[in-house]
Amino acid sequence: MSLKLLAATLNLSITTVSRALDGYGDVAPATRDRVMAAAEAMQYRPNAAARRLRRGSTEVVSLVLPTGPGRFDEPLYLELMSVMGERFAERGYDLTLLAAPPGPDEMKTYRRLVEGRRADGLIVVRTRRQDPRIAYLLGTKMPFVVMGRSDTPGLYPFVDGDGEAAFAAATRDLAALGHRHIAHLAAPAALTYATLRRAGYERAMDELGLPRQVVECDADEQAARAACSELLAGAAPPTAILCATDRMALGVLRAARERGLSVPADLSVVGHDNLPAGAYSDPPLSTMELPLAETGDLLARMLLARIGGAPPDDTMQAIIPIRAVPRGSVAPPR
Amino acid sequence: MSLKLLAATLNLSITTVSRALDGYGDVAPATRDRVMAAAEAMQYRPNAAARRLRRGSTEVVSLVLPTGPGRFDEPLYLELMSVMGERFAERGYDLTLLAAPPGPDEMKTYRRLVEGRRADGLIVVRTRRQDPRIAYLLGTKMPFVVMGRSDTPGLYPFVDGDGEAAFAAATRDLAALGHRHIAHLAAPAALTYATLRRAGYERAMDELGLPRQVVECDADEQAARAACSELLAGAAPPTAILCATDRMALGVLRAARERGLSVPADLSVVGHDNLPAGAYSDPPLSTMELPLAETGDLLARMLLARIGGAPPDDTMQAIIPIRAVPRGSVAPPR
DNA sequence: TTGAAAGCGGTACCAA
DNA sequence: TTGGTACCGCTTTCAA
Repeated sequence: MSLKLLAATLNLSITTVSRALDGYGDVAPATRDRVMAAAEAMQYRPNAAARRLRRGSTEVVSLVLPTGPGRFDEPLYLELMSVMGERFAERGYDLTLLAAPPGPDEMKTYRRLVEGRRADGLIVVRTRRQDPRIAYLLGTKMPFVVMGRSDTPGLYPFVDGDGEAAFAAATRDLAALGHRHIAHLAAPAALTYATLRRAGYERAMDELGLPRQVVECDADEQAARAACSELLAGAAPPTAILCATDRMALGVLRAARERGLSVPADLSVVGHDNLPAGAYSDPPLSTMELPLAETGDLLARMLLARIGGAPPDDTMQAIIPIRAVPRGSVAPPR
Repeated sequence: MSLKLLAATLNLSITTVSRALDGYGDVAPATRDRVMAAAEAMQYRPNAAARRLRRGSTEVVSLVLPTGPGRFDEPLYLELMSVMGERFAERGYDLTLLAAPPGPDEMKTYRRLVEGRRADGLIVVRTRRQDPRIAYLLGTKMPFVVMGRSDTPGLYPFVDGDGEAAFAAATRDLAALGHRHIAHLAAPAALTYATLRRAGYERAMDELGLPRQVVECDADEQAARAACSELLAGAAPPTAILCATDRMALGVLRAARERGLSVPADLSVVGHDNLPAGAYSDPPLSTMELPLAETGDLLARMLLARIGGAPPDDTMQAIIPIRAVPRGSVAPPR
C-alpha cells in the first residue's frame, strides 16, 4: 500500500492525499473524508523509510544498554523503558533498546546511531565519571538525555537520584541503631553513582566521628561475596555493611551465611536499587529506590523537548530524592 | 556526509563510490582503496533511511515484549536479547525491543511494524494457544520466529523448551522422594507453556497412580501467594508444589512462610525459569531452565534464514530439553 | 482546493 | 572499470 496506489484509487493526486492524511487545512472536507475512509479501508500505513528520508527524522528514540552477554540483568532499565516507552508512544516515537557493552566497540554503536541518523534522540544510562559517550554526543547535534551524572564537562539534560544524601542518611540510620563499625562496600569509582554513594557514607561517618571502612569491588554478587568474606575475616569486622547496590548486597548476604553469621542479628545489610530479588532474599533486603516512574517521566519529557528543538538548559537537570525501602536485613547490633 | 559529497571530493561518480564501498568486484583496486580511505577520513556513514528506502530492507529485527508498565520484569527476555543481539549484529542487523501489552492495542503494534516496514523480521515471545499475533503474521510476508508454541495452525519456525517432559520428570522426582500429595500451581491455560507443563504433571501423576491436584492462577507472585494460602488451608494440603513459573514459586515460598511452614521440611517447592531472584530466595529455589543461549542462537539462525528467503520448513522447529536446577527448596516429606 | 514536480540519499540497471 | 540515470515513497514548495 503506497500513497500512489491510494491516490490512483481515489482519482486524486498523491499531493492531495498526503495532505488530507496529515490533516492540513487546505483540503476540502469532503475530499479529506473520502481519503481518510479509503486509507482506512485499504489499511494504508506510510512507509517509514520514505517518510524518514524525506523528513530527516526517524521517529525512533534509542536507549543503549551498557551491558554485555550474560550481564543483561538490570530490571531497572526495563522498568525505565516501560515508563518512557509510554510517553514516547504518545508522541509517535518508538523506543528501541540496543546492547553495547563498554569497551572498544561501545563508541561504534553510538557513532552508527548518530552518523547513520538511526534515532532522533538517545538515552544514556549507567554513567561514568569520565564518560566518552557524553563527550562524544556533546560534539554532535544528536539530542540526548542522561540517567545519572558525569564529570564530563558540558551542558546536557540529566536526571539522577541523590545518592549522596541517601547514603549519608542510611549511614546515620545505622548509627542511630547503635552501629559503630559500619563498612561501605563500594562499586568501582569510575561509575559516578559509586563515587556519590561513597561520598555520602564518608561524609556521614566523618560527621558522626566514626572510622570509615571502605572496600571497593565490582558491582556484582560474586565480587561482593569475596570482598565481604575478607572483610568479615578481618580484625575488627563491621556490624553493618552499606552496599552500593543490591546485587552486591545479595553477595554480602551469601558471604554472611557462609560464615555462619545471622542477618540482621549479627550483621546488618543495606543495598540500593530495590531489585525484585531483594524482596525474596533471606532475609528480605533493606534497600533504597530511585522512583523510576518519575525519573522516566522527566527524562522522556526532556528528550522530547530537546528533539523539538529546545536548547538544553539547567531546568533540564534534576536530582531527585531516593526513597528508603526498609525490610528485614537491618537491626541494632548485638 | 553524503555519497554525493564524498564522490565530489574524490572526483568520482557516486555510482563508483557506492560500489567501492559495498565491495563490488568491478572497481579498480586503486580506486577502491582511495574511496575507502576517503570514507574513513571523512567519517562517512550511509544514511540508514535512504538505504532502507532503496533496498526495501530495514536492517532491523524487532522483539515485541508482551508486557505492560510495571510488568517489565522478565530477565528471561533480556538474556535472550543479549544472545540474539550478538548474532544479529554480526550480520548487520539491529535488534530492537518494543513493548506491547496484550490487549486491543497489541495488534496495532504489529501492524505498524509490518505495514510500515519497520523491521525485516520479528521475534514473537510468550505464546498463547490461540495466538492472534501468529495468525496475523502468517498472513503477511514478514519473516518471524516464535519462542514457544501455539495451537494456531500454520507452518512457522519456533523454538520451545520441552515443558511437558520437564514437568513430568519433576513430578516423578518428587514422587521418588516419597511425596504423595503433589499439587500443581498452573498458569492461565491460554498460555501454551502453562498447558504443556500442566499436561506433563498430569501425565506423570496418572502414571504414578497419584491423585492430581491442580490450581490455576495468574503467573505472578501475588496471585500465587493467595492461591497457595488457600491450598495450604485445605483439607489435605500437599507436601510438594510444582509451580509453572519461578515468580509463582516465590509467591508460594512467601505463603508457606506466612503459614509457619518450613521449606523444604514441611513443603517442597519447584519452579521454572531460573530467575535471579530464585538463587537468593529463602531457601534457594529449586527450578528448571530453558538453555537461553541455545534457544537464542537457534532463533537467530532461523530468522536470518527466513529473512534471506528460506521458506519455513519443519527443520526450523526445535523442541529442546529443559535443564533441572536443583537448589534448596526440595526434600523428602516429613 | 488541487496537482505537478523536485528532491531526500542511496542502489542498481544500462551504456559507454 | 566507470558514469548517467531512474527510482524507492513520501513531503513540500510552487503554480494552476
